[in-house]
Order: sequence, then structure tokens, then C-alpha cells
Amino acid sequence: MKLNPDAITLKDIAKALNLSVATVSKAVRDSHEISDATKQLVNDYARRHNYRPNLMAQMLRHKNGRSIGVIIGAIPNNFFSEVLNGMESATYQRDYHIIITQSLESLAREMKNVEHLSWRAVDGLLVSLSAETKSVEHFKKVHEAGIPIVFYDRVTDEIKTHQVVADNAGGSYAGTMHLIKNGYTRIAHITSSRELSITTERLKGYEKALREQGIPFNPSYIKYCNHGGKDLPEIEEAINDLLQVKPRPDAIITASDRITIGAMAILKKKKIRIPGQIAMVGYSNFSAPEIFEPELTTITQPAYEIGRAAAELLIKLIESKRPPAKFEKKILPTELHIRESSQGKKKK
Amino acid sequence: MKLNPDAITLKDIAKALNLSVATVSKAVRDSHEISDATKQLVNDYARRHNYRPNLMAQMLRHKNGRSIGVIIGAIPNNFFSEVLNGMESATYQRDYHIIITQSLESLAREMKNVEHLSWRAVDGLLVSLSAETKSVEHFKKVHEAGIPIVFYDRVTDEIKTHQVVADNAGGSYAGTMHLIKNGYTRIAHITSSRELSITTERLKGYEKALREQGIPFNPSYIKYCNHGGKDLPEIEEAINDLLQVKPRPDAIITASDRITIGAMAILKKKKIRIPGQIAMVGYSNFSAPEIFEPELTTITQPAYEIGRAAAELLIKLIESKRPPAKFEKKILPTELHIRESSQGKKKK
DNA sequence: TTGAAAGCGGTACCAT
DNA sequence: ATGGTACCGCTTTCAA
Repeated sequence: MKLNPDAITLKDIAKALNLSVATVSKAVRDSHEISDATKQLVNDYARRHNYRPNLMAQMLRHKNGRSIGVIIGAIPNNFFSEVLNGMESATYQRDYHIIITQSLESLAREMKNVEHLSWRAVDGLLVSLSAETKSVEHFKKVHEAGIPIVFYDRVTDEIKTHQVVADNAGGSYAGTMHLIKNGYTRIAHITSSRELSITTERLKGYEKALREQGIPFNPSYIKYCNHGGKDLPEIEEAINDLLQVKPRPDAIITASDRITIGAMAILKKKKIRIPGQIAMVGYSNFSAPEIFEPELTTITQPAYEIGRAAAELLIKLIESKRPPAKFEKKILPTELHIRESSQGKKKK
Repeated sequence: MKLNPDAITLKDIAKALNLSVATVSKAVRDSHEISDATKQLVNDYARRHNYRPNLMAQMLRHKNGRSIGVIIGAIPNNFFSEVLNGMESATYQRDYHIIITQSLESLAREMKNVEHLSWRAVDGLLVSLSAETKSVEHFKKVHEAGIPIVFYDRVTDEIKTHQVVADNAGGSYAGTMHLIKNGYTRIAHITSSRELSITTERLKGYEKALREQGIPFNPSYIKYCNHGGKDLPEIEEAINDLLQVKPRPDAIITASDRITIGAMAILKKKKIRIPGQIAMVGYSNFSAPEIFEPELTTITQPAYEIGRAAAELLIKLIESKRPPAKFEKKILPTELHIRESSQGKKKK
């Protein structure tokens, strides 16, 4: 079963019009070295028989398949699916398409994905590092081989290229400040794995707020989920640990949709009142956090824009012959949406 | 910038080993007409230099790119992103990849997508119809041209091929029965557009339950969202309409994640108590509906399995020379998760 | 068992 | 301005 069994080729047109393939080829691509009359003729015919150049033949020639490989944590994740949406819309217009692979926060899968994508001869890579990734050698290899890469969300500085990220430091800073202003001082943070850029950035913003407000930093308030909160037990353990710490935290900032929703569910199960006993601020891209109980204060990331910007930068990279003079690090603003879960602390 | 600048080709191997390209080609594909000794030699060399056949060249030859086109409503949608996840995992293993396009519930985009995918020479199509789609001529055309299609979720009987769907009738039946058992009799239904298979099916289950319980069917309790609840106003209008109907509905069954979450948010804004004033049962694939306020009774669809099954059937279709004797309609069970939002009605 | 050569559908160089 | 031709990397007769 082939796709376009009735597809028409250059040769067909040439034969029908008594021209050479070469001429026809140039005519359809509007070359200056072809007379207007001929162009007319050819393009008319082409349109009438709706000629479409055979992609694979073109690919074979110029090793450019108009496709982009994407490595993403997981498709069913609000943040990533919005990112994908942005990438899809950017690539759709420029006639590229994305080939999606999921790392599922596993380094092994990430490496397999790189391999798979390079076999598929993608023109470039959009990647967000998995929670397990420490070394980026596997990316270095393909990058040095000439495949442009743009990192988004979880990025690395070890490879010189464009990066697109949310303002994670700013987001955490705003969230932490907000909690402090509302009277919370023992603020915990459940975050992703240590190595990730987002983790470090968020921690930075968090610490900055504490410092500015003269609140001591307590390392036992920081809990890392090495698998990005992939499973509930990981989150549950973090929360149990936090509940043991003396003095017990009076607020938690959670670092991803998964962790946020998981944490809320667990606290609810444990009958811990939010914000009565513990206030919450969560990174989340869920569409309607006001239907949560309680309504959740969120730090939202411009996921769609991140995806879109990353794709656009990558396409620019792919289509420019020479690497740019300097690489961009695009930092997109986050937003703090204040709701019930971080309401001001009651004075005793 | 090309992808595998250092990629090794058959010719390279041939030269290095003093063989012909033809021989090498056959050897790497383990042809019977090549001696074991030569195979050894060739494959050793190939492995050492990690030879990978050039996909585009292969594609050019046999018009089979090991790629599958997907048409989906929207990526950032719990249901669809789970479906995608299932498709991705099925195709990943078999070395296919999916090219995703979003219809965004628009017929125009759906048609463009078909065109785009057929230009990309996909080997087959996985499609869920948009909310606007009435005629399926555009699919008929490509299908008759020999591209296998498997429909999932929103299907059509006008094209003879495999279908994979959730047990929508069963889901609505269970949900409706549950509400009736809990004392609700004026049950409204906010659903997708009229033409969709899922709409008809769900209505069937709903009506069946009413009939069995001797409750008259009231057409003004049924509200259609012609854009699948793409925007809030559409849902808000439906709800406002319902609130006018006399007697006012005492329960609502909502037909998709979007509609469900939108409806909850709107009712909440209107300060209508759930289930006190109106009970709710919603189709939803949200991961933690227990953190909603109130905890939401849901009908969940096996989204991942739908995607997986559809992809598997399609690959089977692609790889079999002849069309199968008969086509399958795979119906996967839904689940009813009873929670707070549909709690038993208080007796007055 | 091995290999020469044609061809898949384009593109690009070089003549004409 | 137009056309002949080689080639991209692989597969597939058909001969040797």
C-alpha cells in the first residue's frame, strides 16, 4: 500500500509538455533562468494535476527532511503538552513537523531517543533534559556532528546553543515572597532532581527571598524528587519527611504539576488543612486550579510560548548556513496567581 | 547542516571490503544468496562503524517511511494526550513514528492536516473526527488511494476500516443509572456536537437508563457544544440555558474533560452547590479528580489503551499486503468512579 | 555466490 | 533559456 499511488512526478510533466526534467524542475521552483512563458505552462500543468515534489527524493538530495526531533518528559503532563502545542504551531506553519519522543525522566530512554531521532535524520533537536540526566555527552556527540539543538525548560550550559526557559528564579522568588508576606516563615520546597537547571534556578529564587527577608535557610526543608515526582510514593515520602522536621513547615512550594497535584492529594488524605495547617503554592499549568479544594495559588509557566520560541529558534538555526555569532538564552516570565491555598496566616 | 555528516554508507563498506554495493546491501539484510563468510565480514564491519541504512533512500525506494499520521483534537487535553501516549508507545517499539496534527475541532484544519500528512507520505492515518466534521469525503479520497486508516474515539461508519472506541453508551448508562439510584431524575447532559459518534453513543446510554427507570426523556435537558467546549462561553451558554429550563435539572452529566472542568468552574462561580443543588458526573481523564471541590464523580475512558490499540491495528493494516477479511470495532470499557459530586439526594 | 547497472524523484552543474 | 547528465543511498533485476 503506498501513499500517493497516483502522484505525478517531474518526469510526467516533462513528458506531457515536451520539456526536460531539468527545465521543469527549475520552473516549479521559479528559477530566474526559465522564461515566464515556460513557467506559466509548467506551473499551470502542475497545479492542475496537483503536483507535489516527492519529499523523500528531496530529502535524499539535501539531507533535510523538514523534521524536528523533540525530547520531552511525558506527553500527558500539562506543562509539556502545552509546550508541544507551541512547538506544533510554530512548525506547522513552516512546513516542518515534529517527531516526539518521551524520556519519561529516564536517562536510558533519553539516550535511546537521541539515537532514534538521529537515525530518523531529523534536522534538529528540541530537548528538555530528563530528571536523571547528569552528563550530556550523548547530546554533545550529535551536536558536534552538526545537528543543531535548542534546549528548553531543563537546559544545560555545557553545550553552546540557544536556550528557552521560564523565569524559574523569578517564579520561586515571587511565590516565596508572597508566602512570607502572608506570615509564613517555615517554607518547605518539594522540587525535582538536584541536577536539573530548573531545580537550581528555583532554589535560587527561593533563597533570595528568604535572605532578603532575613529568614534563615533550613536545608531540611528542601526535598528532591529524583524522578520528578513520577510516582506518588516519591512525593509521599517527601511529605512524610517534611512532617517530621522540627519545627514543622507551615508552607510548601511544589515544583511541578505532578508534584503539586500529588502533594495536594496526599495532604488531603492526611486531613491536613490547607492553608490552615500548611499553606501551598504550586508550579502548575492546570487549566482551572480554582476548582481545586482549596483553590490553589499557582506559579504558571508560559509553556506554549516556551515551545513556540524554542521551535522558532531551532528552525532559524537549521536554516542559517553558519552558526550565529552568539547564542540566546530566552527567559520567559512566570505568573503568580494568588488564591485560597496561601491565604494569610491567622495570628494565634 | 546535515544530520549524520559522518554517516557511513553501503558504498563505503563496499569499498573498504572490496565488495560490490549490491553484495553488501544483501549481506546487511541477511539475504540467503550471500555466503555466511561474507555476511560475517560485512556485518562485523557495519557494526563496528555503526552503519545505519539511510532512511530517505529506503523511503524513496519503497514508499514506506515507517511513519503514521495522527489527527487529534488538541494536544493539551487530558484525554488526547493519554491517547497520544498510547500511540507513541505502540509505535516506538515497532520503529514507526507518529506525526501529530491538531484539528482543534475545525473541519478546515482537519482537511489541511490530511493534505499535509499525505504529502509527508505517511504510511497510514489514525484519526478522530473534529467536532465540525459532517462529511468524510476528504478521508474517503485518501483511503481509496490506498492509505490505511484507523478511526479512534470519534469514528465514522462511512469508511470501512477498523475502529477503536470507548464504551460510550455503557459509560453514560452507568453514570445515569447511578444518578437515578441516588434520587436524581431531572438529569441534564452537556455534550459535544450532534454529528459525532461519541455524542450519539452517549445519548443512547443515557436514554436507555431513563427508559429502564421509567423517566421521561426531556430534550431540553440536552445541550450540544458544537465546538466541543473549546471555549468557556460555549459551556456557559449551555449552563445558563439549562438553569432556565422548568423544572430545573438536578443533575448534569458532562461529556469531556474540557466541558466538565469548565462546567464545574462556572457552577462554582455562580455559587451553585454541588451536589446540593445540582449533582455532577463528568467524563474526565484528569489524574486526581479527588482534589476538586467537590470531589468529582467521573466516567473515565481508557485513553491510553485506545491510542495503543488503534496504533497496533493500523500497523497491522500497513504491514499486511491484503486488506483483512473483516474490520474490527474495538470497544474498550469505561469506568465509573463515584465520589462526592453525585452523592445521594437529600430527602426534603 | 557475487556484481553491474538501472532506477526511485529530485537537484545542480555544465553545455548548448 | 533549455537540456543532458551525474548523483544522493539503497534495492532489485539480470548476468557472470
